[in-house]
Amino acid sequence: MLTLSTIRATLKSVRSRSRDTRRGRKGYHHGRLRQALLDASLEIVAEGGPSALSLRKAASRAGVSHAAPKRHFATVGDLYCAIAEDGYRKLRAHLLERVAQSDPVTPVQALAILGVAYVEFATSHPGHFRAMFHPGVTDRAASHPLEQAVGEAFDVLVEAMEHCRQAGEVRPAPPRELALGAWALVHGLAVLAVDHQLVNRGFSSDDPVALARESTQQLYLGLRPDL
Amino acid sequence: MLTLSTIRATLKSVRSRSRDTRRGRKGYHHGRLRQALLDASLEIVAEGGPSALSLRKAASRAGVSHAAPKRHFATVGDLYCAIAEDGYRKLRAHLLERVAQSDPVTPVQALAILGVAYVEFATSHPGHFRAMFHPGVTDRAASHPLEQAVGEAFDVLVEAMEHCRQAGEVRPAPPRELALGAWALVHGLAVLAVDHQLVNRGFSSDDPVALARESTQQLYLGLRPDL
DNA sequence: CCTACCGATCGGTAGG
DNA sequence: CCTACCGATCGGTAGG
Repeated sequence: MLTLSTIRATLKSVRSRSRDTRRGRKGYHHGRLRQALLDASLEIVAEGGPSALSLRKAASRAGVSHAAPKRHFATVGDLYCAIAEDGYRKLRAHLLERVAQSDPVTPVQALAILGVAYVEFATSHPGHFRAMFHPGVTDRAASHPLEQAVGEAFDVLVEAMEHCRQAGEVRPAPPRELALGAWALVHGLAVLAVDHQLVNRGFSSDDPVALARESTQQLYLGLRPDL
Repeated sequence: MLTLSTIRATLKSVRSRSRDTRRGRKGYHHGRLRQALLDASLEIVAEGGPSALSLRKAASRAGVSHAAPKRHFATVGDLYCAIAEDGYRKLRAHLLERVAQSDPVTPVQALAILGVAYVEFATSHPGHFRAMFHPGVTDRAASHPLEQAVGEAFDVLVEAMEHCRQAGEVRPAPPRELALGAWALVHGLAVLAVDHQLVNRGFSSDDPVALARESTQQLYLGLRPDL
């Protein structure tokens, strides 16, 4: 269930976990190399796209030799999976935080906030988002820590939908199926925004979040005219 | 407008254009190299993902030296754009064909068929689909022949939506905005299916097309319970 | 459209 | 975690 108390409890643990990842730009090399490599990789992906990432570039930007990453990441795929896992945790935290901030009154309002927050996360963390849905990462998702992070992020949506269902605010259908449709909508919007397809099609993508607001409302109301 | 007559006229021109692309496996090298390179590239992308493509591999699989492609494709990006352009034309043809085959009675039925056909195209032409939405291709979409192909494919959806609007079968809102929501939904579903995210989340992705059918209906009915 | 080069980049390994 | 190697791959170019 997605009640305010569960949200606040979850937020607390998320925040305390991310508190000790603070870092200075230099002075890694002893225990923080893994995080330094992740930060460097994120910059590379955000700048040059997923294909720009290599172990050597990440090592170079982190200020270590190209053989150093081996202990932490055996292949580029491992690096991607680690970025993705981090991304799913940040996504979950972002979703919970937005719901807590907006203090929704009805479950459906919470659902709409989640949808908008999803697109918001994608456009403001393109490096993470691209890694999370990179082919090869998604294939190896059986990797346990990643799979768990994915599931916990998706559960936020499913639980919100279940809450709507119990309150009778959505159609009587399996919450997971309804959640899939909602996920597909915002995910499609997010992908199109990150890939600049919206601006190419002439949509005012100065603010994809506004488009997300309209689309989520559209999903709730349906295409059919009012009776 | 998306009437049966316009669809049939469009189909005719599409079919006659694709008739002269027939080819044997060998015997390129004189005029058909460009198509041979496209075919080879498509296989490579379908097998090993977008990152597996290089000019040298495409040349090798097409049976020519690695310097040969230069005349047709200066960079790998050009190769991707050509695949994408071909993909958009095939997508448009596929959409029109499915509508013509199903012979819908109402405009909304045509709309639903388009949505299902979109997902169907993505899952049955993953190589094309990945190229069409590859970062770098989508950025360079100002390239004229590609941009035109993209626009013509998107127009199929917009025109179908306008038809619904005029028949009073959808809510009174700008057709382009309604079309964006519909596009986002099926595009999200397609991307999730191609990236194997659906099976990872425990959805019966033996048939993503069935999921598309449910989701498009969900978009029409809306999430709200019947009044 | 081919052969024969080139410099750059990458992942991998030995040895410390 | 570093230096110093290695083979493989890639895009690019000269010259025919």
